Order: sequence, then structure tokens, then C-alpha cells
Amino acid sequence: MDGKDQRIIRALQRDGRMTNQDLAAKVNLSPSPCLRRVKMLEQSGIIKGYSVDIDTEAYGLGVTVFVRVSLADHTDSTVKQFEKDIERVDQVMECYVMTGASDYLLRVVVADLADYEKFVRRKLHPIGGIASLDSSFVYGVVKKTNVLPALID
Amino acid sequence: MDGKDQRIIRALQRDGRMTNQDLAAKVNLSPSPCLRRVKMLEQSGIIKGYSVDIDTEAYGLGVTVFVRVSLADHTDSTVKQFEKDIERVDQVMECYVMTGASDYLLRVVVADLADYEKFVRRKLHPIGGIASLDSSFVYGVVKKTNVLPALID
DNA sequence: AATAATTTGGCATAATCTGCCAAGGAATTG
DNA sequence: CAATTCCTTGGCAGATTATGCCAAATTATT
Repeated sequence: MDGKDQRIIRALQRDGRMTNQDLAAKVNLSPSPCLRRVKMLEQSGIIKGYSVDIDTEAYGLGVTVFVRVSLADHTDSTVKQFEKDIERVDQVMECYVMTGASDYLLRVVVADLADYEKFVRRKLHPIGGIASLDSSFVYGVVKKTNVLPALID
Repeated sequence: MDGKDQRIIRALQRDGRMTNQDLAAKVNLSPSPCLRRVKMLEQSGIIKGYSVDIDTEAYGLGVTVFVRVSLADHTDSTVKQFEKDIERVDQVMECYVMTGASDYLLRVVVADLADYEKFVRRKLHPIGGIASLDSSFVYGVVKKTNVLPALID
């Protein structure tokens, strides 16, 4: 992956639907080698996919919650079951295994507070093996970007 | 925004570069009304943009860190300056104002631990007004999706 | 400096986008 | 309940874009 690939990636992070011709112009290539590089990035897995950014509030899911989860124990079966089950919960957009005091960090989207309570009661607790939950609500978004930093600092 | 718009959004979250023809087929419309709906979603701001999902590890930024930030005080000038400055730090992909013990939650991507130390010393601390930082490193990703849950649960 | 390997650019064809207009369907009103 | 109005849809035509192939140019290697 050379500098041109990086510029392709950065351009597509800003606008993932840019036409190949515009992309080519932006990275100083003609369309065919540009397209070939994009396809190669896709095939090699560096480009995992494309997506649309939705205004969650306008969509009707205005509340974002970060939830720190600690498991009651760390036996294989408890861990495996939690990870398998959490994957299937639609409201959980992200689930990370973390260092520090808690085991997992979830990003959850719901419509409102009442919805969040239902989510915890009906989706999280039934999973079992959870020792504690610590929820922090998002008041506001200062920054949210898809553009990764340049590699050479 | 009716059911068809929701299906359009969900399809584009899974594949943001799907051609309009495929999208139309997937939501049972012909291409022209489908395109019109997409344009309307873009103009109304529900669709904020399109992006590419990059494998951060393959890209060379394998370490993700969540940082909880507490400010020393909450005067207007301290808050404003922090939010203005943090926005310009490329390694900060997300910055949320949070309820709970700390004021902000950051998601930061760096190449490695050495890089993270440099990031804290050169990018975060110079901002000033920071009372404490609490960093948690991501060990693994259990789930990461762009697909918002359906609205009716 | 010569050769080999890789990458690039241009061209032709195929696919897709996009704006316009008539037809269809839903809602409203008398 | 029927007539009108309004909104949405579908199809078509021209413009734009994608895509595969081949020769030329560039880069790396020896």
C-alpha cells in the first residue's frame, strides 16, 4: 500500500460514493489504474465495505449510550455465550473487549430513555453472566469522523 | 419517512455503493422513484454522507483507545477551547459529551503503544484544562456494524 | 546500461445514472 | 359514493460512468 492507495482511502472515507473518475482526478491518476487499485484494496480486505452515514436523531434513534459490562466470571462458556448473544442484539452497534476495570464496552442506540430501560431488561440481562453494568449517556457529539489519520506523523 | 425509505437506508448501510438499480430491486421499486427517494434523504439530511470501512489494522493503525477526559473546570472558555482543539486532532475519531464521572469520551486510533504515548503528550495535554485522563485499550472487537436497528421493535 | 516486471493511460463496449412525461394510486372533498 | 386533486410511480432517451484489453511508460533488478 503506497501513498496513492492512502490518498484513495482518505478520499473514499470523505465520500464513499465518489465516482471513479472524480476519485482518479483527486489522486492524480487516470480512471483505469485508479479503479484497479480500488478493486485490489477491496479484494485484499483493506477496504471492508461501504456504508451510508445516517443522522440517528432524524432516523428516530436519538439516544446513544455507552455501556461498560463486567462478567461474573471468565470461564470459557460464560465469555463465549456473552459474545455470541451480544452480537445478535440489533441495538448494540459496537462491542469491544477492553483493558481496565470492565470487560466490554458497548455502544447502544435507542429511541429514548424508556426504550433504553426496555433494552437492558429484555436484551442485556437475559444474556446472563453479567456482574455489573455501567451506563453513560451521550449528551452531545463534539466530533465524529470516518477519516483515519495519515500514517506519517 | 415511510417503510420504503427505511429499507433503502438499511440496504445502503450494508452496502453504500450498491447501484441504484440493485437498490431499487431490493426495495421493490423501479430505479427512478428509488433514486428520487435517495436524493430526498440526502437533501433532508437524514443521509449525512457515504464512507468506506477500512481495516484499521491492515491500514497500519492497529490500536484503538477509549479515553475518558475530565476537565479541571467548566468555565465557558475551558470548555470551548477543549472542544475546538480536540476537533482538530486527527487521531480522535469520535468525541462525545457524556453523563457520569467524566466529561468526554474519545475514541482514538494510533499505530502502537509508543504512538499513543506521543499522542497523549503532544496532542492531548497541550490542549490544557484537562484534570484527568483514563485510557482503556481495545483488546478485540466482538461486533462493529453500521446497520441501525429497525424502528419498530 | 540492459532486461524484466509492474504500473499506467487510452480506447471501445457495456452498464448505469438522471431528468422528463404520462399513467397509476391514494387521499380529500363535496 | 363519486369526482377531483395531489403525490408517487414507471418507462424512456440522452448523458455519464464503469470495465476490460493492449500498447506505452515507468520502475526495479541485475
